[in-house]
Amino acid sequence: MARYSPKEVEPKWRAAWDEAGAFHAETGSPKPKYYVLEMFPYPSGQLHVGHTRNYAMGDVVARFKRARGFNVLHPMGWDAFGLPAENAAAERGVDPAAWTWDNISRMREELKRLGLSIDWSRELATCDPAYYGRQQAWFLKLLERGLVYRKEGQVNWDPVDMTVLANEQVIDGRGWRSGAVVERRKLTQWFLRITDYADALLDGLKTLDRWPDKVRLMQENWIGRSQGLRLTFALSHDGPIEGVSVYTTRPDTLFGASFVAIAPDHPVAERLADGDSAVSAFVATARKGGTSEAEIESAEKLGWDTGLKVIHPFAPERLLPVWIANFVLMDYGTGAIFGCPAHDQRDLDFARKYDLPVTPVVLPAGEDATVFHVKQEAYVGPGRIYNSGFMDGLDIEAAKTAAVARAEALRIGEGATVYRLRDWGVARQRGWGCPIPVVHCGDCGVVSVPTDQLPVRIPQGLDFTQPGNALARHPTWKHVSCPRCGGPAERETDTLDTFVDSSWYFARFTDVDAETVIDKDAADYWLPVDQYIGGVEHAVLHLLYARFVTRALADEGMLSVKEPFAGLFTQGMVTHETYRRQSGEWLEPRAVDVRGEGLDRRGFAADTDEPIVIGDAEKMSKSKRNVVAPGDIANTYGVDAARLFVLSDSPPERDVQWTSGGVEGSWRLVNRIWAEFDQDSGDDSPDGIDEAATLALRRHTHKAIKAVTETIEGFRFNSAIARLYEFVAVVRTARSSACSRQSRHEALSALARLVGPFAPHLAEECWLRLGESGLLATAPWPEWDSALTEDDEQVLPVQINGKRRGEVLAPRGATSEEVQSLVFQNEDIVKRLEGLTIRKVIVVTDRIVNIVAA
RNA sequence: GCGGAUGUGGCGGAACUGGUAGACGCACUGGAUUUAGGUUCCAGCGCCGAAAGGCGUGGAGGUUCGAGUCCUCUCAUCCGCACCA
Repeated sequence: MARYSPKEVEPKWRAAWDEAGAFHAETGSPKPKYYVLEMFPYPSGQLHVGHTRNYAMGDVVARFKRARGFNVLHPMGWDAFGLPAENAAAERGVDPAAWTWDNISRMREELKRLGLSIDWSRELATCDPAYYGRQQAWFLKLLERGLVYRKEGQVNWDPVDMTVLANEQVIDGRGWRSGAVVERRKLTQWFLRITDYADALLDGLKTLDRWPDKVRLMQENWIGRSQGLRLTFALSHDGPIEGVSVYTTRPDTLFGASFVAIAPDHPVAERLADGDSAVSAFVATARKGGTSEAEIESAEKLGWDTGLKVIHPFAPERLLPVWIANFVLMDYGTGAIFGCPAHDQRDLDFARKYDLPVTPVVLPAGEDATVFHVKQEAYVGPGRIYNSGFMDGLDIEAAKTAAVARAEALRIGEGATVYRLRDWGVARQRGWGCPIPVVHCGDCGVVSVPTDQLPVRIPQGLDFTQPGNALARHPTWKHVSCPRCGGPAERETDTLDTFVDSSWYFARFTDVDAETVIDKDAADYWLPVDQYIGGVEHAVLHLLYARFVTRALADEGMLSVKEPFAGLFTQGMVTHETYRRQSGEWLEPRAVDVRGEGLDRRGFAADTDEPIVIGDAEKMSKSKRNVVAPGDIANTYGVDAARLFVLSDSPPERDVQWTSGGVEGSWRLVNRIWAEFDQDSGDDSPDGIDEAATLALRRHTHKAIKAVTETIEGFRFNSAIARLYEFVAVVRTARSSACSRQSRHEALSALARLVGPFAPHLAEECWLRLGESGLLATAPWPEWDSALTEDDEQVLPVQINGKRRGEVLAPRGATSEEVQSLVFQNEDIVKRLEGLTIRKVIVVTDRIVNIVAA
């Protein structure tokens, strides 16, 4: 018996699949379609184990569905624009395009080595003019429809990457890539009107029943729809302004108002600051923060009394002061609020600091209106409205309705829906990206590049050695004549956010060679993606943008689906322990020798034998050197063992910790499986067939088929692999009994096919050894016979007062009476019951018996 | 602060609608083969206990014949949002 040799076996089968075109997806096939997609990678040039896990999951699904008779589309592409290429260009003087394409070809080879069942004829790269040119085409369509606009506004500026970021890309006040503290700047920017789709995107979430609740919730919160009242407070006397418009979700507390506050960026504040150095000094202080860490931590409320007074809309005799306050945000609602300190904690903090009145208007049940007070904690619970004129006695909801109605009747406000979601700023000041295909003309303004002149290509020879936008610095590229008037004009030098590139690639995959942006027939056939797989880190960013663009393109008539991804699965990361010398230097796993277990587990440097600090398992990263290269693993154990391991140790949605022991376990499984095939299956025993053993083997086979099928369908790959371990053990044991030749063949044939999605090369080799014709990759999935998945007899545990005290062997489906008679014939149990009075006997068919006795 | 998730052996984790807790893997222990083995095979492995038995799914209550699973409270960890009016 030869040891299984992945080095020889694996390449052989990859070539065979290629040659047979086994993974070619035929658009329009009458078979039911199934589109499985993993989030496409950035071509960094190096595959890591995280990729291996992500793509192995998709491949399990793809291979399984193919075997189940589906016409499967499983494509691969490259999210190829982005800063790393510019950084490489700056550091090494290479051309970003050359660098990127080079990485792509390297990574393609590494990915192919994983044995993924991908239709490589559909490969695409976002940096290919054939792709981004079509992106420019639909961008212009959206521009025509008013979904793209330019606006001067406050933007998030990443001082390290020297570019603008969308709100979604600012995390804890820092750039999502660079980690640098983001600054606020005023710039003219390109926006996509995603807010037009806020309701649609929110409502659409309800239809995504195969998405994780967590992701839907995150998107829901991100969109942040709220219902309230927009209301204008009129100025009490003539002044520099007419009034202040505020937004509130608590119009029921209007009678508790004791001040109006506006944001430091509010036009009124800016007007007042203009020419008043004291005001402008305050505005500058208040505005400073919002992003810096210190500012976020100290939530100190700052205010400035403008001296202006506004009239309470429902009680004109009352005047409220207008303050400028740092806790009011310009970009939410109207940038102004009314303060009701009794029922809002922030307003209360502010009121206490500046000694403003606190008037409760919501009375909690059981409190006495004459003594109820709000001290340091605002009351935000339910209750009855009081101190509130026409709203007195109403509950909160009724009062809200009444307040809105009154405001509308007085023509000073109206019910309003407000969103947290802002429009998507898509322009980036970068050279290595999809150019925004417009021209600025002094006479005609912004002019679209005519369709027949697309794609607007990135020019050769950009200079990336200086920070900032290389495209803008190019000596000639931007100088063109206006497509409309022919006069001198300049190209737009901003490029599109790379999230635009990834917001429609799944549609392009349905026909990568389409002359149009998207081939409608192909898209209608394949979309939506049935199963999308990727990291949770894209829960809001990519997944929200892709949903938006899909709807926008659908409204443009390019697509029929409204939601791109019918099923979503968010997989966990691959982590590894971290190792550090006493000096603080990080060590690679291979440079560390780990001994002992539990609390005595210690690490030593392989070179000096000095003690090493073993840190927690963390996401693999270059900086901590806790990285294991998939290539190295494949060289040692083969890719099948690596695929098995990344899926076996943890449920797919959770992180998995890479351990060398773990892969070795998978490698043992590979060999154990092979050992079952690598021998003469032989003839039936001359002494006759053991019918009982044969039946037992067949039952195990059918149970295994059922269990593996159901666990794959439920995305419980770790459990599926556990069932494989068990089944191999059964098959091995059966070798020593006289099972029929036929039953052995049935078992092995099933085993090979069940292994197929996880360890496809091994499975093919087994299939060949079994003498089956054709590729296992295109063979049908085994079926199970439900008559064989359940035993005729089973052991029923017998409990006395809920504690297990024995067991009986009962036929399947035995009635309560039958089971009870067996139980009371059982000596052990009878002995246990001596001296006790039986109160009740519960028999759960085929499950358990519980005797209640005292 | 708001919202959400998760707590099970030395470790990763199983357990479908409440029904034998700890499948499967790792680590470990003993044995066999080989003895160059860090190979392979067999067995053991939640805790206490010699055993009988008892105790065990973060903690405290509760519902139930029966709870890892359901309910209430609580603690811890992780994630998302964060002065959102």
